[in-house]
Amino acid sequence: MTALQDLIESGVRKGLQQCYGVDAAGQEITLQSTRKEFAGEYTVVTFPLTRLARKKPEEIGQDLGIFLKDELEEVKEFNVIKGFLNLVIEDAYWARFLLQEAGESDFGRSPARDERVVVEFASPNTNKPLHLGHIRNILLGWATSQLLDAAGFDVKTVQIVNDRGIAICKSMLSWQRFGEGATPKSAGVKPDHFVGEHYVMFETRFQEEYRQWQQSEDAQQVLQAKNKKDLPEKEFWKGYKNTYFNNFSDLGAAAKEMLLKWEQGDPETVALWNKMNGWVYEGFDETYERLGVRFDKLYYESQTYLLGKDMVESGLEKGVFYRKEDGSVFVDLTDAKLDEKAILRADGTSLYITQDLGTARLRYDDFGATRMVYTVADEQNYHFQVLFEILKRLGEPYADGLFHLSYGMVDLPTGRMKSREGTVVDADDLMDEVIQEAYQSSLERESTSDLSEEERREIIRKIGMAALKFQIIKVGPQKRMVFDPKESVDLQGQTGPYVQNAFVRTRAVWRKAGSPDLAAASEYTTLEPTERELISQLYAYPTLLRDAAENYDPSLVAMYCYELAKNLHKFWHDVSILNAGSEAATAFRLRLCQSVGNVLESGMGILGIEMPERM
RNA sequence: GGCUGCGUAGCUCAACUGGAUAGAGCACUUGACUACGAAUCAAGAGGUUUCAGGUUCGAAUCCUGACGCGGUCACCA
Repeated sequence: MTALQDLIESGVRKGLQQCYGVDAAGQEITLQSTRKEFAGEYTVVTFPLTRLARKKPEEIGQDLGIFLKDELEEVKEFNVIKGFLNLVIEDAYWARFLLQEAGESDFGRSPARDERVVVEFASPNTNKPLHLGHIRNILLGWATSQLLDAAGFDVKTVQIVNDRGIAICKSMLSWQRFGEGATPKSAGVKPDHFVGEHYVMFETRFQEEYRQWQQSEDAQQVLQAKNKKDLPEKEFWKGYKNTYFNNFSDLGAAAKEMLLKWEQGDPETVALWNKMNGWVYEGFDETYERLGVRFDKLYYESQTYLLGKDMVESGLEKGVFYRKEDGSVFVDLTDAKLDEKAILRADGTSLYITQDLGTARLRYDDFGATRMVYTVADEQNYHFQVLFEILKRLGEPYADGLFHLSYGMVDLPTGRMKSREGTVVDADDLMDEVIQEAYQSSLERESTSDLSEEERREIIRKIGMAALKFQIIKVGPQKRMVFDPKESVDLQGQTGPYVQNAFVRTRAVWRKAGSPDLAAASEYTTLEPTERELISQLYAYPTLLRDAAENYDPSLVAMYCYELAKNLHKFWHDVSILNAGSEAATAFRLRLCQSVGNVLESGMGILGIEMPERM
């Protein structure tokens, strides 16, 4: 709620008292911003007031309009259309706001509030390079962390790396058997891709082995005995793959043995594991840097997968959990419309959820955070409901600050990405492509031809990355989205470069202006419609940020930046700045450009998008 | 099947959480560079908000049902 909205709302209450003698204390005042096609910046909806005032909506609008214009010096004029009272704010109010508050360097950001929040995102497996799905996760998580930072929280970014398990063992085994001592360097391949290639290699070799085995007598016996539904042979084998892996395959046995050795701490295996994970991290770091994200702390599952057992104990003591006869531990969440859930296996070993209980506590111990955000795709909605419910019942001090930043998966036009069908869009490739596209597009322009090759490359990088990031982040998190890698990304219209272009214009006019005298700005008294629009939009920035942070929704910031850029472009088209006709107008409009530019840079910065000075 | 999310222009997405004639971009048609940057602006066309009921001054939004598409229902992660 802004100061203006506060003023209007209490004005309306007072007006209802004065005009009709009714006490509107319990009445909600519906206040919204005025639609473009009508004059005004704020609109009071009078329909809900009819019961209270016992008048027609139009009459209430008239009465309140007259009252507010008289009562509030900020209200310049009003008009009534049906049940809508549109209020026009005084030019002087907007002008003062622009020249004073909007110019502050941290405009829009909330003061620090001494509360710490941990934001988790990325959290990949270490057997394959990052892909399009990770990109959405990373951009969303990062933007949300920046948004919370802008809202005044002390934010720590973390991820938990899944560095153990059968998957990485497959890559290790493949390298050991078929790698011939090659390294990423000797092969000239980005290290995480190198490891990913071995993961694929394992699958290929395994499939070969599986096909050959299918011809054997053993296999034919299995087919006879197990194919009860009389499936076609091909279909049967498809479904039998895991059983084969576990019971017959040499490669499968070797991979499982490797996992066992790793768990036993076999030095040779651990060394290999370290080497290959090291390659992966080297590659990941490069990708994170290109994406412009950083982590304050990395957790590794190899170090946390045994955590949580002490919490199981205390849960048992508190009566939150119960032990079954076979020794397994369960929690009964049926009264919270969830199920009974296993917390500990009968043999005493941990589960995924056990580990998550432990790492939640670990993060609390590490950071003292009272809030934790988990950026994880919506396929795990149920898991997080369960996790949060348990933490609540255990009485953990941060239990009320837990939030699952759930987001929809990224689909291709052909449907879901499937690694088996080779449709996975690689993160590094994708970034290369959009930057290449930005490069092509820049060839058609002369605007940066006087710059050095290096400077131009840097600008093109910013443009390409802006296009990619904006396209993904402008979609609301919970929404499943379709991404077409063939069309890659647009550079025109509702895009990152469109917003960058607006910013560049605000800078260009300042470069051209030299060092103007801005004192005259305060003498500018009558605003153009396009100026009112821009200023009232700037005015809404702080509440927009708070609102977006409260909802953990960076897409609201993206849409806001787009709208602001759009109005800047219109302003640019409608009025002249340097040839405005008066010193006052020129100075005022320069200040306006400056503030709009700053807000665009601030908002896009929250989204992890950099602004070029020229483009 | 149980639970859960979604269904808006040809396509990708909005709609201030129940408010005005459902808005943007892409693609398509047309106009604007001798003007501070045309990655821009302006205009046109494009809709029974999946369908059927209900709630009320007022519904894309809330309720019920149907249809369609996901996700999830392990002592996996």
